[in-house]
Amino acid sequence: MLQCINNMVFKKVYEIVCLIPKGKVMTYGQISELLSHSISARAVGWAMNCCPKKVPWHRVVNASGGISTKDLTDPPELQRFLLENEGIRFSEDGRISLGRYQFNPEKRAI
DNA sequence: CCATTGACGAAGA
DNA sequence: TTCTTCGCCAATG
Repeated sequence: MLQCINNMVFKKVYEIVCLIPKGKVMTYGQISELLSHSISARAVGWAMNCCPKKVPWHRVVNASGGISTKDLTDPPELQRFLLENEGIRFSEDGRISLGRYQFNPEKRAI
């Protein structure tokens, strides 16, 4: 189950997520695109499902700026709490403004 | 090998 | 704007 951390592509995903600064977020699809679609957005989700503890998993949201966790390992409330704790504000519908918080790393950095 | 299930997302209706 | 449909792909039985 947790042998995914040995997968090279998954490692790349974790590498990228670790680059996201506090108070910023990235989407599953954005990460997929950064890796030239060598991994699908869905697979990125699976990668986050079994990511190393040190990875700031809570800074990854879906393309609509919403929380996508399904309470498998951590409840959605926790992710929201962690993000709000970093200064990110949620609107009434439980979503955030990607225009404000989305992080775009330079490809060279990967 | 085949079917199903998701921390996804773009395109239509 | 909300709801489907479909493609995506790793993991699981």
